[in-house]
Amino acid sequence: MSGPRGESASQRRATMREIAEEAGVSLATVSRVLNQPDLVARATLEAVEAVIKRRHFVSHGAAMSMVSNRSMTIGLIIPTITNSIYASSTQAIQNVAQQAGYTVLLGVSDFDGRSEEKLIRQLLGRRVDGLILTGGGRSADIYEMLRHNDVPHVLTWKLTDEAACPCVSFDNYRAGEIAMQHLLDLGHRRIGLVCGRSAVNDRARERRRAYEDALRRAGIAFDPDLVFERDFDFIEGRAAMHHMLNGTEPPSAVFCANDIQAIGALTECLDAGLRVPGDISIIGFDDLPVTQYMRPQLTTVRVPAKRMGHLAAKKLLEWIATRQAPGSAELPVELIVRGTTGVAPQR
Amino acid sequence: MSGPRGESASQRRATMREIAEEAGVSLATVSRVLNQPDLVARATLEAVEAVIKRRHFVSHGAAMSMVSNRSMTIGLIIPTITNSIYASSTQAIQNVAQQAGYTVLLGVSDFDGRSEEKLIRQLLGRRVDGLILTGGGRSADIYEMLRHNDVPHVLTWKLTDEAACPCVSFDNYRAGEIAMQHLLDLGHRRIGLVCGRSAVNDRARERRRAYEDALRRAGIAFDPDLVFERDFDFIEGRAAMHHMLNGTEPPSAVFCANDIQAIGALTECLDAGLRVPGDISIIGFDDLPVTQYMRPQLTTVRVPAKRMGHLAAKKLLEWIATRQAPGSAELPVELIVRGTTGVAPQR
DNA sequence: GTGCAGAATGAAAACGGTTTCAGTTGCAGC
DNA sequence: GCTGCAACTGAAACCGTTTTCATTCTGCAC
Repeated sequence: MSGPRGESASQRRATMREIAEEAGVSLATVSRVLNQPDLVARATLEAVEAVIKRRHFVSHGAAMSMVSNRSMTIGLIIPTITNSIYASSTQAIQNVAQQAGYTVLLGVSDFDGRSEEKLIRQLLGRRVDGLILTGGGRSADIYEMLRHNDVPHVLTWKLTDEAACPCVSFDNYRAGEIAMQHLLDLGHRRIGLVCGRSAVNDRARERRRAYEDALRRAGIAFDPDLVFERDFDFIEGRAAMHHMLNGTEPPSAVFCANDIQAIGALTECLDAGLRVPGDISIIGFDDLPVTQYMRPQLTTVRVPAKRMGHLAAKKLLEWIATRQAPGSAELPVELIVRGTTGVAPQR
Repeated sequence: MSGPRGESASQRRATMREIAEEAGVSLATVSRVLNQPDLVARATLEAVEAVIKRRHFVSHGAAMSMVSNRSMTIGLIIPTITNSIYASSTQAIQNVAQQAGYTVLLGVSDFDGRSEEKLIRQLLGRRVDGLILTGGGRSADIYEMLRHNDVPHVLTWKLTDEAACPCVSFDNYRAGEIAMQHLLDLGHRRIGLVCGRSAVNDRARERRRAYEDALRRAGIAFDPDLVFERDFDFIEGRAAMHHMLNGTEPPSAVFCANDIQAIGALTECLDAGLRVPGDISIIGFDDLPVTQYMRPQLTTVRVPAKRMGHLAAKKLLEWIATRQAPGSAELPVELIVRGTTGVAPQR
């Protein structure tokens, strides 16, 4: 239908020059109609606009960004969209960007460093005006490349000095501490950990560190049999809990460093006939909406994903506008005590 | 630090011309090094590559796309990311695109037609090589604009003739029928409906139509008191169910046209002390992962979100490559019977 | 020594806009 | 009638690549 048949030229994608000719004006005038209509005489304006409308003209972003040296796009790289916690921050970023006339270029790294680097390179090639990255743990080369290319960039989900760039995040370590403190306060001494793979995910690493330090401070020996690094999956959390329950000395509480795994763990306990929190306590991390759908509802640490995305985008746009890197921001987390944590059972 | 201080020119974002000068070759040679290295003498190649590396040169996508007339980007417009069902299809689209060297430009319309139109215009301006749209129900103008601008586009989540473009979707009406048939087969005669707002969401509209038609065919009178059009929210599903349960004649089954609302409805029933499915049956729609976390697990209609995204992206790339619009594809849905539907109770 | 193929390279013309700078009007004021 | 100014418009340079076409250089066959 719309193939490259010999449709009359006036039917194909129009260029500004064509609009100009058709309206009997110069290129410059068309540009002014688009960008500074006040400078154009009423009659000319209307004539040109009519042609623009008739030809469904849309001006060429690439050409514009060549001359203006701004692409009006920002890049966003996240590890995955399907974990709804990243969806939250992404949506917030998207909103802010859209509001300001920026379009978001989305990259999904799938927790793979190589893939992320490739994406960053690709986005630099698209000449994004700025970049929002998720988490830390990348090589110095990357930051150097960003600096050399003079691309404003903001880190989310991680507070770090590894890059000399603004971070917008909560403190993963502190958040882990809060979760652990809650369990310790309830008298738990044998506590398991389920978290992401610390080798590829530095948020998981920090939360694990908080777990280990909390145990140490409480004078509790670290038991590797109670630690499970798994993918962010319901089924993985469930399997981890299964292992623990069938171990020689099951825990009385488990810290799951994300809600999905926590729900898997919770489900396993319930299906195994355990009372939660009577027999075993579980605390999650993120505060996904789904935590409230469960029975009992999941105790968790609320992460300010939306606020984080919002603020990160704001800071990025500020940097772009002022050409002055803004400072970092630490957002608070909040312990949300619901129904899956309780006093440690008497042995 | 990296502000506009008088850093030596060799420290700032490099252009190809600069690379050429610094390596003592011409612009054309640098371009060849990048794109057709076989045509360049070994020594030259290495010299140029060294400079490229040292200067962290990344070539300017906008300039490239100007001359090649392809941006290597595709646009994707979805109503929301936070509903994980759209996250699924988005992730699949993203994967396919990334694989093929395309970057995804993301637009979120928030179920708002105006906003969507603005986004489409914006994406056309960015000269996306193709566009993936969600659902139907937009004005003919938009399709005309797309045709005029000669931009390949694929529709997802909806089978329709409204646009003369390929659709990749399941049949929302048919899927609604399947859900209703399941309830009718179980002997339910008083059936409620909770769905999205049909005024702004034509998927919701079709599912509602399926509901009404199924009732009609079964000889059951339509009762507007049993129909609730609400936002896609746990709390909305819950509120709707609350209304129904406190109505004069509560239903024995409810068709929720999405899982989130279904889970809200389910929660309300359980909290009200009803047995599910003993006292009331609930069927959802989408088959989100979360449906399996619930107790009882949610009966639902499984939607092929991932496959849909994958196939839509494939078809779009095919269209872009061959300049020949591919055909539509209808994907099957599947009834997933779990624990929230059962035989209608004796009155 | 000459001719010639082939490899390597460079000069310059696009691509589609924005912007600067220089006209060209029309008209008020003298 | 002339000047000056404001309002409007146009010509041309420029942004950073790719690509075509021409040129230079080498080595080899005759």
